Amino acid sequence: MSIGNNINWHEQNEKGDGRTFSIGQLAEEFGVTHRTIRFYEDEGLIAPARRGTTRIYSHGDRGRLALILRGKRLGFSISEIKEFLDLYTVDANQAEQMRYAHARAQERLLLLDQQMADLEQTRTELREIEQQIADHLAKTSG
Amino acid sequence: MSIGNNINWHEQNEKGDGRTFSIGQLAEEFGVTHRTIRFYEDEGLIAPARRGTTRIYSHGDRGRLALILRGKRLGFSISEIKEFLDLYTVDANQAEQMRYAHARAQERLLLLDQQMADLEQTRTELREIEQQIADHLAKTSG
DNA sequence: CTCCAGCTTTACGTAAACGTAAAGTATTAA
DNA sequence: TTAATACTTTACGTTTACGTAAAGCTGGAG
Repeated sequence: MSIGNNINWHEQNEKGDGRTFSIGQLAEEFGVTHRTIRFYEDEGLIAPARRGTTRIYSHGDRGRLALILRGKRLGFSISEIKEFLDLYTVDANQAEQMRYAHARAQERLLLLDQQMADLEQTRTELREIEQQIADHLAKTSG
Repeated sequence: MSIGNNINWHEQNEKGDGRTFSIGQLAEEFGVTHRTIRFYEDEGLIAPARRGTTRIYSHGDRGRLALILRGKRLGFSISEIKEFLDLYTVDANQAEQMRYAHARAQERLLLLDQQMADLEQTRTELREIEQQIADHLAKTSG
């Protein structure tokens, strides 16, 4: 009972049935700090369950965190990401709310198209620059 | 000589041959403040000529500002944009510098591809959400 | 029982990207 | 000459997104 078979609470949680995660597990998996994840909770972006005071993250929470971090990579602010996440969780409320959500979603799509165009142009230009550098290197050293 | 034909210095600059711009003109055109443009100058992103103390922006300067703002829309930091701009202005220096620039350009391209993938997935998901909302609205009110 | 690992809250600190107010200069209109 | 407009520098203020102690709780190992 005490030779290698015993695992502490955290490890148990880590192995277990794999339905929940600790803050440390998510922090390591996504390459952020505990502080960052708690900050997102303070800002209302995520709301994990608790066992006593300890935060317990579900697979859904993990998915939300992934969405938050993707939003960050795209340059969105916390409040923008919050709005965005709200779009993901529109559960058949009032029609009025849905119309609002629909309008916001369309706005977001327009912004994404703009960002997409920016990105494509940036990439094209960078490819050209890269090509020029490669040409120059070939010419100089060849 | 003073009835409608006279134009002040700024207007002259505005009409003129169109080769230069004032800070105000660029600020209005791009929807940013003077402060913002001066801040970019402080950070070494742009370096307009001077007539006395007044900043005179060339078409090249205007292009740089456009690139800076596009970088901002893509979520890049000032220092990242500075690196990026440096890639645009690689004038046949040493081969060593060019090899470095080439490596950095390739890193940047990888990041852009990542961002592109993020954007595409985001847009796809948002389109699905939008469709669901539209369906629900049609079903409810139809 | 002691210790450690991992969690918790509270709270002040900080870097980035400007905002904003103050006070002065330069050009043109009236 | 006075006023208006657009520019300038200097410098402190603000928001965002966390970083970083400090101090304490908790469950299992030794």
